[in-house]
Amino acid sequence: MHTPYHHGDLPNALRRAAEEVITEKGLGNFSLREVARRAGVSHAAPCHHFGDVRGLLTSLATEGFEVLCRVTSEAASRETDPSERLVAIGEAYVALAAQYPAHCQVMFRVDVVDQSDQRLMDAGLRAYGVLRDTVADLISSENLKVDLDNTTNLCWSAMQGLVELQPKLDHLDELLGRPAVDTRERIRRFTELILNGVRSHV
Amino acid sequence: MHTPYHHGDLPNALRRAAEEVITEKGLGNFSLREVARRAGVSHAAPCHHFGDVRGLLTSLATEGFEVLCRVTSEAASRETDPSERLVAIGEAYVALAAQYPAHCQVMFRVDVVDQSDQRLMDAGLRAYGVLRDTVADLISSENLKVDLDNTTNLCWSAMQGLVELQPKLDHLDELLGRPAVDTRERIRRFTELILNGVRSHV
DNA sequence: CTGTTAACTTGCCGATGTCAAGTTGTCACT
DNA sequence: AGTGACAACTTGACATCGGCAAGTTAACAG
Repeated sequence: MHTPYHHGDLPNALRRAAEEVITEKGLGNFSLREVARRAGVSHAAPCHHFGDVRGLLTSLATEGFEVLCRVTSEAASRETDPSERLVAIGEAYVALAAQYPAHCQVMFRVDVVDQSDQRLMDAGLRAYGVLRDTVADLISSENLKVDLDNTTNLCWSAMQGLVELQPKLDHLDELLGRPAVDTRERIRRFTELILNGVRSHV
Repeated sequence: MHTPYHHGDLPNALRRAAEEVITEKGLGNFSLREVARRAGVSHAAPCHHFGDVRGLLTSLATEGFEVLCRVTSEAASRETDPSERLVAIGEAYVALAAQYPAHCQVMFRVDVVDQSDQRLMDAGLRAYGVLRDTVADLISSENLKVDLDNTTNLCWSAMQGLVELQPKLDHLDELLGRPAVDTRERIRRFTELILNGVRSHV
């Protein structure tokens, strides 16, 4: 049995600590040394495993895409109707954003992540594939005349934009004196509009 | 005539320098001291005017929303048909993202900007209002049965998501062996899909 | 028991953000 | 014109940061 030094799996412990720090203090106040402190190791230990602060964050982003891939797959497999699957994927996506805020803050941040990392790219592609496959099913099952990639991209962009603008939208509702809208409800309404769009396409 | 110290308007010179640094080195490698260096002032001068690194970036973000408000208004005023106006606003938005990348990197970044800043909030609201007014015109002119705020939010989310995912989408096209798609073209296709959606809503 | 290698630690460097205290222009008022 | 007040900076200091280099310790193979 391996019991190397302090942890059984320091890389993972460092990811957990990083997640904690980002969730608490935000990505702007993120520091490698604080991560090391929380994991109970020296300040240079993270660099040994991840080489770089980018390396650690890239690893966290990769983990995020893997989780995204898993939860969207599971959500999709619970529904049989393709359009319901699309809604389920959207809901799973925003649920992930709520449950793993740290990961989501990192996953699409081109400037803090190593875009040339192979594992990150693979995980991202697999997650994209889940959405794309569902849209493909929807198109073929209803014999729609829309472009697969274009529609997939619109769905993804709308979800991504929603996740990012969420606090701003909530604040707007408040300012405009509108009743608060749940994010799940927002996703459902978005999907409804988009579905109408692709269905009426000629 | 005012000629205080070195510059006629140091706050603005600092914003320009900040824009330059962010565009060149990215927000991750942004540093107040480098901004001061480029503006030819001491390292603490920025803090005097903006109090904080957040203050400077918040000011930049506010400027970004003001420009966004201006260019979308102008773009909208050049078209008479509401649906064409919507497309024009989208195109103006992505054009802004291309022309002022530094501003756009900052405008929606909750973690680096002071969300409680009044001027920032005002500018953001005005920019949102341009889009909302256009959607309202569209709804009333075609007598559509969709919710104004919901539709506005979908448009904004899709645009916002597109701006953020743009590099990833381009990379995906490359990986999947698809021909490259211009971002203006993406916006046009998105708008088309969304328009179909709102028009066929019952 | 010894050698090798991976998993860390310790120490150091230049750079950064921010605070406190000085310094220097500028303008209002007499 | 002279004087005070005030704004616009500068200078200096401090804790902290990321990353590198060199040392130290643990585990395992032979």
